Amino acid sequence: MASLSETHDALTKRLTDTGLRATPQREVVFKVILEKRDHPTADEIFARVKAQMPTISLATVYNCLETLVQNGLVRQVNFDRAPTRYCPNLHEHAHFHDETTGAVHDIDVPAEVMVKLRELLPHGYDACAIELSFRGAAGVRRNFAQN
Amino acid sequence: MASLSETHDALTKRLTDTGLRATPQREVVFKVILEKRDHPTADEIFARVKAQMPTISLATVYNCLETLVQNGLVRQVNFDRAPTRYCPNLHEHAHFHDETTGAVHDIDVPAEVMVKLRELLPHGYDACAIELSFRGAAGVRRNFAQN
DNA sequence: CAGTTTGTTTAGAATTATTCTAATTCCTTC
DNA sequence: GAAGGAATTAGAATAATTCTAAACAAACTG
Repeated sequence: MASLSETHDALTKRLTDTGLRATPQREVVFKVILEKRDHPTADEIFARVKAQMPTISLATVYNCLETLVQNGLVRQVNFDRAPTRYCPNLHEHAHFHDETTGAVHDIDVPAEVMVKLRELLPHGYDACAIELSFRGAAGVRRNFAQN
Repeated sequence: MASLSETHDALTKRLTDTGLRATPQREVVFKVILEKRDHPTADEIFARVKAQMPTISLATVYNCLETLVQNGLVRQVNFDRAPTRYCPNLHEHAHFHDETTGAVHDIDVPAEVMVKLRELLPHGYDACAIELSFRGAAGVRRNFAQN
């Protein structure tokens, strides 16, 4: 996995390329999302960021998240009407929402499956985004590491 | 397609089976969703229902929608943070959200594709629901009937 | 049937995630 | 170091939805 300083550079580059600034607020919001990849909500991100930067405001967190999303540095994930969650995994993937624990897990989707899905669309339909999500229970307890 | 009176009977049966009542409000909300299958929001349903039953309240529309959903008579569809939409198509299917017109189209998903999707889940993950949605533009204008 | 219970509707208040507003602060560049 | 644009901030505003408590309606019960 890319180191934090690498991703930090990526942030700076991606932002300055679009004429935006790599502010401390944007950096810390990004860092927090990379650090604990548990698909936090804006509120949770706010709480974590506040620990390092007590003066930041919730509005700023929302602003930062918006710029990060617009610049393709994090991804937004929505489940039903629940608060939006944020995900640093930029590879094509689906999400599994564990209803019993509330946890969200990334699910790998092979490119060929994505192609298959795209083929479901009638002629003339052009999808710029495909969202696939599962809801259920990750019931079985295993002995080896969990994600 | 099932006639309206058939589906009306289905509504009555499904509700009374769970000890609920087939009230005029529930009936008209259900009818409105079946009549124009354009994935309306609660607000839109409220407006349409009001034309036939001017005294109904928005809260009741929400209540009715909740019971209809809980009893498997209509399906809820969410796109990002947009208002929830309601869909009378109970077959397994995906949705295409046309960003230019705001329209929502049903997309057929063959059973074998659903099986493939379910196979993406690691052992121990049990999905009770799979949501697949496309976002984009249905750009090509065609001469024949559109859905 | 009269009375009670249970389920349903209703209007309006409350909630909650998010966005907006307007003022202030911060960089960057002349 | 002043000007101008970008970003942050606190708090107000918004919008979809849910909650609350009262009124209503239908269904049981004796």
